[in-house]
Amino acid sequence: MTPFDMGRARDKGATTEMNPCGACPVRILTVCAALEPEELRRLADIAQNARIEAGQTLFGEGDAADTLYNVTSGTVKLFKLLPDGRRQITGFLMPGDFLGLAVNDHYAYTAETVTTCSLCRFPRRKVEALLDEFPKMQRRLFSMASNELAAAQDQMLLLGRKTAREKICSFLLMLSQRAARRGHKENPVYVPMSRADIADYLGLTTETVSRTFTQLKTAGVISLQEGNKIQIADMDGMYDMAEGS
Amino acid sequence: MTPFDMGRARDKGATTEMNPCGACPVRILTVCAALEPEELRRLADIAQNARIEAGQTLFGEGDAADTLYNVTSGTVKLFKLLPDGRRQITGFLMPGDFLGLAVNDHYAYTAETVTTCSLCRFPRRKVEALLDEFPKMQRRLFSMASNELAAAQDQMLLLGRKTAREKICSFLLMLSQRAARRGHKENPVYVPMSRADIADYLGLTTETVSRTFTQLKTAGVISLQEGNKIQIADMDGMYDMAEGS
DNA sequence: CGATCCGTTGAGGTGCGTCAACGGGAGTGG
DNA sequence: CCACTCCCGTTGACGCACCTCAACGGATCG
Repeated sequence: MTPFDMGRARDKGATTEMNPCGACPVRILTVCAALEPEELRRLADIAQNARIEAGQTLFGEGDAADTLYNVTSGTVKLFKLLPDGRRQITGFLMPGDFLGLAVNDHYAYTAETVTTCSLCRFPRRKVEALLDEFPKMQRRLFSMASNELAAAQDQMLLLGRKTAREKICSFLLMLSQRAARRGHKENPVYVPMSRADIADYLGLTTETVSRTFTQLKTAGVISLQEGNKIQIADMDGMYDMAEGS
Repeated sequence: MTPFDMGRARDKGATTEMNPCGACPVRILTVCAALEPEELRRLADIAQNARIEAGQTLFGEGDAADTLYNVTSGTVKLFKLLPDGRRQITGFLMPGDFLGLAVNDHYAYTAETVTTCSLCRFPRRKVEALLDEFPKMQRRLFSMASNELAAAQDQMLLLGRKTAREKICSFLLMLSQRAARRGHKENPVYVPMSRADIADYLGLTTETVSRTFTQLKTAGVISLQEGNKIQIADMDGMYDMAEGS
């Protein structure tokens, strides 16, 4: 029995059985936003829900891309590897984000859970059939891909041209903004990922990440709280620091 | 009279006036591929052709995004700036590529011509209207955006984790592959952009780019030919070098 | 024929990587 | 309950890949 079968079984017993997507807390954030009840029902028909432990691989780079995912809780990381093991994390996904876009029917990156996650799983073929039926959904998906492309370009600027300090500040601000968009408070920022993950996301080493946090802490710009939370003392100053001005 | 008016006027005198897009040499590469003659005609109706000199700005970061472009000849660069002038080129666009994707109706980057270019220009509103009518076109656009996203992730791996030498080799191979896809020969590679542009694309300085080219030349891996062409001596070796193995 | 831009090369500096050590927390097993 | 191990984060010492600053030659252009 796979985790997905388990999710399926649990859904059937839930009160939201007839339309689980209608009760989805992150629906407004994602591709499922602005769908009609009828469309939502059709989507729910092909969705399977799963709960995945931290540190599990959803799929690997090069795998046949037959499934799309929607994150409903927890954090997922996407990364690519070089032959000698160097790793670049290309994104952290949070509730409302989707993953599974493919080139030539194969995933271009590996996806692993950072924390325990809840995910909606959609067979690619069935989603594509739905897209043909519901152009609104297609538009929404395209718009989300455009946003991701813009985020990717921001990340290129960060990786290619920012200093370690600017990278760390940009990273914290991104987490803060995304938390706010999901309806959480923007400060303090919850940072669920390890130093190693942060390093591989920002093109640094764990040592440099650690040292930079210490610097910022010493300078009074941030303070670490329990539960992997980071308090940003001066938001405006932080924005300046993220761009070197 | 804008460059675009000029392009419009010239089209009217051309033999392809009734369906210029039908005769487009790069159609097969771009969003216009696989459209029916009728759809192509509708697209041609809203297209304007323009010839732009090298070094011109098409639009700036933050401008209202009311136009989409398709490159039919020449090379365009996209970049973002930090307040102090540091620059990151996020992509080079060549015949068949499109640009103009926006977030919140504003361009997220500046677009400048690297060489003299021919461009097709489409008013965004009219394109969106067409997309609603022709789902095939919408699908095609989405698929192209997905490919760009995958390319962006490759570039993140390059910027975050590769050495200068690996970056240069990866860059040359990318140019080679894209030339091949457009039906040109893959070797030698035509490199139309300046050292400064290459540096800002790879997250390096012009000096490091220059020095690395010299190293590769001395090692016999590449040789510079006239007309901004670079001959790759050993393609397979080049692929290894691009990934550090 | 001066001015400007571009590419190259050299000398020297530095931000971040590498290597190493250490402490604390979590899990494990006796 | 206490060792023991493992993993993670932190800190220090040191090195190096790349940046900075500078000079110079060739090409282009008014």
